[in-house]
Amino acid sequence: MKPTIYDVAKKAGVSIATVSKVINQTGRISEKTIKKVNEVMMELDYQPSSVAAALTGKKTYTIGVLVPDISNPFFAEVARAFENSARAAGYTLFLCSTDHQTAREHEYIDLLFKKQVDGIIIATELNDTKLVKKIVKHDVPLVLFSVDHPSISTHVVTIDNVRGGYIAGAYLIEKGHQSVTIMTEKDRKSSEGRLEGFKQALTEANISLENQSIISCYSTVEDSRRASKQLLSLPNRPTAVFACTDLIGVSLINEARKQGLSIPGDLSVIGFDNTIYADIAEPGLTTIEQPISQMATSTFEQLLKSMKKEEHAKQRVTIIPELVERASVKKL
Amino acid sequence: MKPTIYDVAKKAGVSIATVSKVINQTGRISEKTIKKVNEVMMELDYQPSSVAAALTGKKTYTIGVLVPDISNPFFAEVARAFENSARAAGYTLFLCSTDHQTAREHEYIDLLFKKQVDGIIIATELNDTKLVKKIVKHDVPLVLFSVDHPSISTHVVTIDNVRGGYIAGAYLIEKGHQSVTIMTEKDRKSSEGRLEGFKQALTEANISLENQSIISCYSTVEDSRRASKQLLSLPNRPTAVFACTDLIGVSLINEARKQGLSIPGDLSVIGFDNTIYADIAEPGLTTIEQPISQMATSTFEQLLKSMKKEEHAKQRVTIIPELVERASVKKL
DNA sequence: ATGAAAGCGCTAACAG
DNA sequence: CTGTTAGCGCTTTCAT
Repeated sequence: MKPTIYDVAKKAGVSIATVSKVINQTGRISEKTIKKVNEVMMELDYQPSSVAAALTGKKTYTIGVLVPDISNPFFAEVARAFENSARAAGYTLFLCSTDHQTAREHEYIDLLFKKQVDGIIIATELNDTKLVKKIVKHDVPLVLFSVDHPSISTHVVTIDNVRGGYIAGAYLIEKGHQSVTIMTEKDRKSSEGRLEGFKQALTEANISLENQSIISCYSTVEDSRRASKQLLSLPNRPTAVFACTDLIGVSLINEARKQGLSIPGDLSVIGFDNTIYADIAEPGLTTIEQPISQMATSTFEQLLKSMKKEEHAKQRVTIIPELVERASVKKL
Repeated sequence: MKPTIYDVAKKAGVSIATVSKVINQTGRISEKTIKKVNEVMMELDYQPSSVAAALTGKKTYTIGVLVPDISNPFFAEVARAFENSARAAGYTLFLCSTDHQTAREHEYIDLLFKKQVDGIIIATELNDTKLVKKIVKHDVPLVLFSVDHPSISTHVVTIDNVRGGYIAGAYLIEKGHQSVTIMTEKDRKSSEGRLEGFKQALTEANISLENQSIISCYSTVEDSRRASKQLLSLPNRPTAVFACTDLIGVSLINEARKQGLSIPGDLSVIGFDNTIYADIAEPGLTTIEQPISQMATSTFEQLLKSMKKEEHAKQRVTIIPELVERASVKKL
């Protein structure tokens, strides 16, 4: 059997309380016993059970994270950023992929409650506001990451999608493009914001965006390929396209080249996210960066604060995305 | 406060033992009380604490997974596959990115012990065999995923890297290539196997592989780009290259194109892994597939078995990788 | 069919 | 400075 605190206490000739104190460095104990106890713990290769510690009313030092799909490179990077913050603060993460399925979301949240997580981060767009209400009701600290929902009042860390879309639009215009369009990500609120900002930029420059030319797709290899073909077969092909995710942008570049177009010679493309896709694309994809690690750090800080029960006002942190220039947009 | 089993018992007018029994569906209780108790649990929105349950000697239903880096798309896919199996079996995962750092590995393993995980999956090449010994000593069920180490006797699920390398080599030869080389992944045992198999295939066809032409790099965007340039500047550029990871393969394709070469017209490339990189490459990257989800399923099954203490012999499952043809290799 | 009671391994007063 | 003791929320005999 694994050694317990009793085994250590007995072998060290002290009480379990003393052992507990040296483990947690609480109370005052003589250097001598500290040393003795530590020695015994080494000998026994003793690891205090955090399960038992958690039961005693303390925390589990565990955080639940909901993402749509951890195998999506964007969320894989997000998860990694959270993991870094968590490790630094002594927490471990339960990563949960929901595939945007409401049932799965509820299933996982219930599971996280059972596992007594100290806090929850939701990094997936919610179809169902009930989820948040449920969490709030259970009084588990919660922060939303990159998710916006007007009806919700919790801590939120997002990027300004409208601003991001605007930056993309303004950039294309600045480069002299007059005939532009956008490929949006289907069913995503974030995409709506990007579209809105993009439109704003065009309007300011007196450029119109015909609704028929707006192409919508899921951010998957297959569907963005399909959509790219669709876009390329448009009667008046634009000179520049804003793709609402890097994956869509890369697909478009690939399809265009397959059809003999040169990028950015014949078609300029700007993406969104600045994931590894943008980096490995050829030519490199100019894109709007979501500063993932900065956002994750900020999210975790918020969570840490709420977990400390410092009743601070609900904060809504909005980060301004930035343009990352590579080589996929040409100056006309 | 969160309701406990006592709250439920009191409100339902029964003992906690009875409540426990209806929760776990153990023992025999009348339909009537079952119904009553369930109703109360609903009303109270009661979630049994798995922390407390775990303390009672039961399991935590938690598995620790060590990977080098969850933000690496290959391991993100692996993690997702594990998550699927885990969810189906009622387990949650602690995902741990070690960045191949021995200290981090030990740190995480100790943490997992403290958290009382029911089992551990190691999906990262070990520098330090002590780690495995430590886990075995603590008597925590363990399965190695895609990691081979002769000095270790635990359950292992891997692919046959030698075979994979051989398939890649044989394929290039079959396509008529005589002048070929390989880009290996630095510091990885898996890559050594692939190289070995590749060499075998060449030898059988009486083709020699000059050691100078073997290029080695880390599987990162930057380093594989650097290595690709190096390869392309080789005095006698080969007609075909076997890249030991898809990322390296994609980088090579990109660099080659940048230098005005056409793929596969001027240079054929075959990769390894069949990750999303291969799919989004243009032209699509022909590659050797690691059937991730199949491997993950098998790994999890092994783990489940060892956790059940069914003292079954240590198994070593080796999966044969398969060729996935796309468009990056030309027939000469 | 149901309940009383003894822990699981640890923390946190409270005594000494 | 160190030890005693009472739980934390749940499972599990063992009675009833």
